[in-house]
Amino acid sequence: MTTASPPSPAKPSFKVRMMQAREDAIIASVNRLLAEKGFEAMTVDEVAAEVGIAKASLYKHFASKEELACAAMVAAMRRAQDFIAQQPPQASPLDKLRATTRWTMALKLQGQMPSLPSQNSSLRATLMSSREYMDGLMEVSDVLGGWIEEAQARGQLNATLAPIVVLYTLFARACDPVLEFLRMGGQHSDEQILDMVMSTCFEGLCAR
Amino acid sequence: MTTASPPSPAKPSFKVRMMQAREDAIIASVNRLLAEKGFEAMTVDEVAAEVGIAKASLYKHFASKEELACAAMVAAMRRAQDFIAQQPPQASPLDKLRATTRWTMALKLQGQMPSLPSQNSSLRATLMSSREYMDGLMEVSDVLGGWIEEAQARGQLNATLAPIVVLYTLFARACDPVLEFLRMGGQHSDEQILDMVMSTCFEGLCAR
DNA sequence: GTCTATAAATAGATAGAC
DNA sequence: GTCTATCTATTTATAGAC
Repeated sequence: MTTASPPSPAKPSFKVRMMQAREDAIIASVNRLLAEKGFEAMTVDEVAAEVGIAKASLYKHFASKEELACAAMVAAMRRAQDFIAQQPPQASPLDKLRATTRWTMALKLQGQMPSLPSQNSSLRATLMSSREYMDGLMEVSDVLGGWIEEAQARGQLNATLAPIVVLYTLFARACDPVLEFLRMGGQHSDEQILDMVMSTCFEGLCAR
Repeated sequence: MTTASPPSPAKPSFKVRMMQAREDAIIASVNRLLAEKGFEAMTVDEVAAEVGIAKASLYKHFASKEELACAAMVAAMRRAQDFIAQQPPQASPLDKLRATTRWTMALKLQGQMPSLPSQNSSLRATLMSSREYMDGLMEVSDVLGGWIEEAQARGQLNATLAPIVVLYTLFARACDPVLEFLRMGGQHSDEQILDMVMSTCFEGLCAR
């Protein structure tokens, strides 16, 4: 790495910033397509067309379709980490869990939540071998897991449930088909839909 | 339809029964593959290989990959209708809803619940234009919807929830990723998993 | 209806000029 | 890095003999 450029925290060159911006545009498109139709149904041609560049150019940025999707998943994970980190420390753990869950569902409703690959998708292996993705997933799990145990200790969450079950249940809200079903019905606003699904998730279906 | 065969409720000929048995085998394979990897990732070659017949023979039974998958979905819907019809009339509506929900989740855990296609899959259009599928879906919705309203009237289900939200929430249990996540963990038996997810679904995550 | 062989279309990925 | 053009493999679907 011996170049003529100035030492470490240097302003990125115009060229580098252009490339970064293009990669961001690519990832945004991939993110949207992943949310709309899933990894298998998404084609690299579509991505290239939507971004407005040649397919061969895409492959200069990402080595494969799996890497492409993985980059989008990593970016999504980072957004989740950012949101979680911004939660006010004085808020109750349950409030933080509720806010995070609602945020993921809002993303899903807006068609911006990339859907997880099914069991034996080729993407699964790539994700699991991605340091960035797995690290992000683990940090998110750790933080949410901590909030869950705290909320159980305070009697806010059902303490008879294994924390892992609560964690998975909240994760699953990010791909809950109920959201799109209700939106297709056209009877409710997005906010109403979020309120209703939040209620079924935390309060349950049975009367209280 | 003027043939030499005896009038209406006649015993199907050997040939007809053979063909029916083969179609059943095909549908069973499709059902399994649909559950395992979804419509997009499933290939017709796989189906033919698993059934043990030539691909061309498959196309004598079903006109397209979509028709193939649709037939499996219709069969699955029929099984659901059968299960629902067998519920004891004296049981409470909530018990019938719980039994049906648990049954669908057990199927999912066993890898026998074909996963719904994503929004703009080519399968979606075929399903929506299938009289048999839509009729089945409507009947199931009507019966469950009736149970839901009854359970709300009796104070067993939260009456402030729109019945359609409850219905969709129960439907969504058939493709709940929490089931496979927990199974992958290997910490719980299938029965325990069903108990836990049933609890989060009906009782919610918050303490009672 | 079942098979082998093949068509026709599409997808992921790459070559090579600029 | 971006492009056009192309390769290779896969996939849906069909032809035609039996």
